[in-house]
Amino acid sequence: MSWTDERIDQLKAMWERGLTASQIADELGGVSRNAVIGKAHRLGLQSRPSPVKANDAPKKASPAPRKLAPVAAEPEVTRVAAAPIAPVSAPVRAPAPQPAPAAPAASAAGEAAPPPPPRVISVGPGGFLRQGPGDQQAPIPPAPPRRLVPAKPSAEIAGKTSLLDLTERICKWPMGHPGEPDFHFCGEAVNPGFPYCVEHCGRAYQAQLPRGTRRPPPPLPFGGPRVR
DNA sequence: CCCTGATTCGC
DNA sequence: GCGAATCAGG
Repeated sequence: MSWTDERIDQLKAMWERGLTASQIADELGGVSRNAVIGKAHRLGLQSRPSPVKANDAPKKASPAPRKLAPVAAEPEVTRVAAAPIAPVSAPVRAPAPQPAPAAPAASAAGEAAPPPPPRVISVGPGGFLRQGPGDQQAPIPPAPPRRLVPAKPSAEIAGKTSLLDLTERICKWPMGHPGEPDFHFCGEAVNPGFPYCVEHCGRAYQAQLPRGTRRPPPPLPFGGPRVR
């Protein structure tokens, strides 16, 4: 898979909402956890408390030099821990509607990242993000179009039986998988009294044999023991 | 062991 | 730019 704009947007959204790289990789599909992390870093999405990088101590030399040219000891820019500037020491912030201060502060004094509150996020089938009660992402409704035009069915679905086409007398056997562009229903005439056509009734309903009855063995491929 | 993110570096 | 390999911590 490749990083399309859409997939990048999904990555950003999930990453910023605190999903783990593994979860994001699973939801996006076709990419590994490492790919997600790598992409996130390339996109500049950093921060996020990592289990391994909790400390701020500049312990160099030990961390995995692996074939790396020794970095010329550049003049250490002595950064004061906190910004020396403090004309106004009182950071009076506007009352943001943040429900609960989950983590005090993983962000060290260095990075100027807006504290992304780590939230418990679950991902529903299809990849949508379930929102908590206080999670209002402020969905700005787009400006309404001048007139609403009925969406035209995609080419893949043209002529297929869609969900809206289902009645009590057409077969509701699903064809394909939900979410796929060509997902539709069988649409054949129904077997009276059943939700499916005759063929799919055969798939949906298996004869219930009495207990103890031996099911006839499945046909063996060529080379099986001879049965007389 | 499992998990996590960070980092490096060959492609 | 991409991501596997690797590191390092929980």
